[in-house]
Amino acid sequence: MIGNTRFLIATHIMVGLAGKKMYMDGQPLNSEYMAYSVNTNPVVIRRIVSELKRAGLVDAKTGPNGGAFIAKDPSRITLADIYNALKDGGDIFNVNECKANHCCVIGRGIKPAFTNLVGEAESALLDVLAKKTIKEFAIETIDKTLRDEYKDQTSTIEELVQKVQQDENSTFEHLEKI
Amino acid sequence: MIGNTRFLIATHIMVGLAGKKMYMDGQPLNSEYMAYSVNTNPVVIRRIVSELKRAGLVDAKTGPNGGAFIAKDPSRITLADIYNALKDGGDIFNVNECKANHCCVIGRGIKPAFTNLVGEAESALLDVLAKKTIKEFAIETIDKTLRDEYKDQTSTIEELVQKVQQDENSTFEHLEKI
DNA sequence: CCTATTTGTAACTGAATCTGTTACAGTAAT
DNA sequence: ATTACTGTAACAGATTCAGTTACAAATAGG
Repeated sequence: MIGNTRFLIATHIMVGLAGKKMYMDGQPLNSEYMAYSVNTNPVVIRRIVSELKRAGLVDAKTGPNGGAFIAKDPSRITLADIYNALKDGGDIFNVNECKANHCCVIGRGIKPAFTNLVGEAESALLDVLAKKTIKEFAIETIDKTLRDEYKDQTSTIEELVQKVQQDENSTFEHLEKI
Repeated sequence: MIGNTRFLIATHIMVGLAGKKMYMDGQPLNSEYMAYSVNTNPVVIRRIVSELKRAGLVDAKTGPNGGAFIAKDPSRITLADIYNALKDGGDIFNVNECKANHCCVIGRGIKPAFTNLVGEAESALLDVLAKKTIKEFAIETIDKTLRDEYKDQTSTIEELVQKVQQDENSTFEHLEKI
């Protein structure tokens, strides 16, 4: 992993779908809309959605008003689930391509020792990710941003979401929906 | 990071230099020799050594019998030091190239929230790496391998290193040194 | 049943990254 | 002086990544 932006995009998608369920109508979001938000091509979104789907985190409908929607309660999905859903999720450090020379003691010993270390490191990483649900993360992303922008700590988040939808509507006109 | 094998190679190099100091004469190892053990090109080694040097972990001498040697006590260098010494050490997940659309609430909120998360994840990772010194890691790599290979739990490690050097000598002949 | 909309996936492209390599100036030991 | 190294620039090939086009399959709604 790393270097690529797939985990970031997958998380972005999941925040969108979780937010849609938590604060709005829970209807599907199509790939064109999500691509607009992520600022990329719809196919990039569909590729990642397809992996999230395989992991059972989202579901999707074809046809008019189709799109992706979250398949579980947002409080029951953690960022570790998202990380693991991605094909290249494993292996923080590349130990697979270790081709150390077995004619040398260190060459023989380095791969098992390093593999062990990478295992510890990865499990520490997953512990962090597993502690954060996509519900919490969506709140950090959406709720916090809206309250900061509107300097409003008292309205319900549903009210603020409605407000921002109106404000943003013009920018989404070409998509003919919010 | 990730995808590349630089951290693995840097660790391999450091195990070699630590082992040379801990179990042998502490004399410099040249890049040709290390390249043989890592099974790559000497320039690849020199590039990484140069980064380790900048971080103060190793030092190097030019000229005959030159090469790199460890600059501190192996018990005072952790794997986190090695990780941080590498230019591309930071950023487990790519959040720099986040180009989410600011016309959308999530697009505005995702980057700070994700940056925060990456910070937590990275610090958990560094905690794991900081707990392991290169001395411990060299023992796991060299000591363990030799005792397994010779099924010998009683000799000193220096004795086993001498033994394996004799056994390996033939394979290093073309390098004219072990 | 027909049409419009949307997913899912294959195939291709250009850009970027990674690794290996050659080359050579600079430095130090003998 | 000569020989043996480092340090670094420059380049090439392989691989990966992101974006794009294209199209079959599925489905909603008239």
